[in-house]
Amino acid sequence: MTPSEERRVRLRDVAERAGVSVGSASQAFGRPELVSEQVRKRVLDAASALGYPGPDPAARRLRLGRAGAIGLIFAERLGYAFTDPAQAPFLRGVASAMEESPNGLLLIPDSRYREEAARTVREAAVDGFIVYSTPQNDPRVEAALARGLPVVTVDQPRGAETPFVGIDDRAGARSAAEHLRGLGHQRVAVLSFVTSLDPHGGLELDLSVERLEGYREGLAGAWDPSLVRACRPNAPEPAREATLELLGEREPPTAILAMTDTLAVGALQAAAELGVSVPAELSVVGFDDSPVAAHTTPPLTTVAQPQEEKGRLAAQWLVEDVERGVGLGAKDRRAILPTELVVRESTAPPAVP
Amino acid sequence: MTPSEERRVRLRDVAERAGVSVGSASQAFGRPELVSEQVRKRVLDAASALGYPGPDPAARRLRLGRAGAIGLIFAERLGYAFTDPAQAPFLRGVASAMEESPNGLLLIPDSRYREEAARTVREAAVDGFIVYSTPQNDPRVEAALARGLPVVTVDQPRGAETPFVGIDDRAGARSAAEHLRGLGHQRVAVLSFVTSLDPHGGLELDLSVERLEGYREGLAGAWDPSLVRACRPNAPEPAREATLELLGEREPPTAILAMTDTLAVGALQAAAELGVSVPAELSVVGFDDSPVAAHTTPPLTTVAQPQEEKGRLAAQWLVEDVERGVGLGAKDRRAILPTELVVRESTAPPAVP
DNA sequence: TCCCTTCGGTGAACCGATTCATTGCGCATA
DNA sequence: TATGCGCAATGAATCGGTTCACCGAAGGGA
Repeated sequence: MTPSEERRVRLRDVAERAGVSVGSASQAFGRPELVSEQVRKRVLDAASALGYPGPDPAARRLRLGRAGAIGLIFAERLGYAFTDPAQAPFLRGVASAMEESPNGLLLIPDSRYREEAARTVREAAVDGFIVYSTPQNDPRVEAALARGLPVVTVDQPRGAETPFVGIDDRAGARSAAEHLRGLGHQRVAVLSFVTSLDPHGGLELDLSVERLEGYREGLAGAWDPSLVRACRPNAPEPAREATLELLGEREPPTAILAMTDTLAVGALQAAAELGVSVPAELSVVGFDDSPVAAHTTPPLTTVAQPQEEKGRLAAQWLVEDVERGVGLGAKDRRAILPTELVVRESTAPPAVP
Repeated sequence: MTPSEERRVRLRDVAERAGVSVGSASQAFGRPELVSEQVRKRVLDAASALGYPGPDPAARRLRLGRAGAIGLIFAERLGYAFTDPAQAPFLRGVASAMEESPNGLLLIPDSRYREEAARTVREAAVDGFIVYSTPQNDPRVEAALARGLPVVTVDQPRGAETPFVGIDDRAGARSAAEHLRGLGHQRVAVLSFVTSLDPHGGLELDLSVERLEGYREGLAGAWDPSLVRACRPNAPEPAREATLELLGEREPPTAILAMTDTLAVGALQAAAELGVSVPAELSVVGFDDSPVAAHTTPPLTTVAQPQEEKGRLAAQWLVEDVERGVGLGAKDRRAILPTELVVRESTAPPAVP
């Protein structure tokens, strides 16, 4: 049935068989109102007789100058994006905004090799990029910027080079720390990605520095740099190990501020293993209010951020910029979305000794 | 700095400024070993002087005949894919396989309008499609098949038109039903997408028919068609409502077979609301072993299927077919991956009255 | 009868690269 | 000095469409 042996069928072949010019054949597909009913039918018949799959997208895209897709650059390896439950809502937001437009969403895989990863970005057939929570100096980000296409950045300000969507990480973190202080905690450990507040520590995410700073401000007098632990990657296991260590010390902390819910989950695991009761003996606060936070044991007190809204807004802005043909995007757009402390059952006043 | 006013810079302009032919300029980027060191430098300098963003992907793709991406067609609206926790592992599998190849992953949004959705598929710049758990007669699937590109189907056999990756839904469902029978349950309700076993009921997923059939086989004498409820869409809420209704009847079921974990979650919610204790008064079995299954209250007995492996395999096969230039894919490839009943704490023998 | 529209179709230019057969040059060998 | 060889650079052909200025024929009005 399908002539799979034949060479690929071109519009030209269809036109020839229908006895019309390529121009008319093209119209028959793209702007039916411009050709007579008769010609249209002849072309369509010829097409189906030849098994013509319709205009080649690559060619039409070249001519039209639009790729019909936007690229999404992630912080992490692509597989990881679907592992961290906190990322799903963001993706959902992006996806739902995309459904309004005729564009596709191209997920750009990372690679072990920096140069390889940048090449993928350079060669991606897209009209713009969303850069999501990606560290400074990431070669993919540089490659994306170099393309001169509209870009919207999420969660990582990098100056004002591009439109930006994010939250006030510092204020969010501060509210978490103040909550613990308010409960009376004096020895509070911090699970972070970094231990230093040096803003130029290299490939860091600003948000980790910002959150750390927020914790420091919120803890004020209770801030103790020696209780800060770096956990990498952002997964339960490193947090579990760090917490085991913290709880094994002579004078263990009475509370833990985890920079993400994922880290908080690790902390809860460690506490459970050691038979340390949460929140009676140890309070734990996360960040993100990811879907798991409500279902941990006990349910997690955490800082909620509007992930889905971030995704939706970023996609919406980007699509607008693409349609308007803006190079690199209207630079003055910035959105700082609100965070909210969600108090569940993982926090309580410290045990009186 | 960046000459944003200027017209788009073409390779031709770079060549001109460097005083070489376009051919050489192209080589300078694509195959540096073919030009002299000198020419290469001149070209690269000219490029950066002009702010040339590198070869236009659309053009190079046209010439090369490869789009550099594969398309993923989902059962549901795109946003939904990131809502159902059972889909994340599948995506993770696909994504991790993609990291091995230099291809991108194009998520193709669905649309409210059938014709619109099919158009997106027809115009997508991809080298092949993965069709994931999509009903019969879906216009997007037909459009994908019509493109004549390699396709790998997941979870929905549709004859042997394409390579296929799936599980034995019927056997998995049967094992769940037999588990309940083994515990002694006689009145077992079923939460399904469909209530009829008619295989040609229209836009149905084969898997729902298969699972339903598996339940019937496994329940044998305990099968009662009047206890089958259709829940749509696949979300907790419809299942919750159906369960409230079932539990309100004069002789309520002692167990529920839910066709997905997502439906099972709704059933658990309903039971909790009514103060019906699980598993003492009601047993619940899910399907998928999605990430939430281990964290429900109580943890859910369910049928585990290798979602991640399915994703990885589908992507791997597709990429192979694309590289080999196979039309529609090597038709003889089929993988039926194993399922496994995971018994947790949501099932127990029925209460003796 | 003649001119002016209108309608539909034509075909060449163009989108922006890659490729490859051909050409030209310089150097070494006879 | 003539011959041969190899390396680089050239430029035209090509990928597969879309668009638009132009043209011929048919129909209407004076």
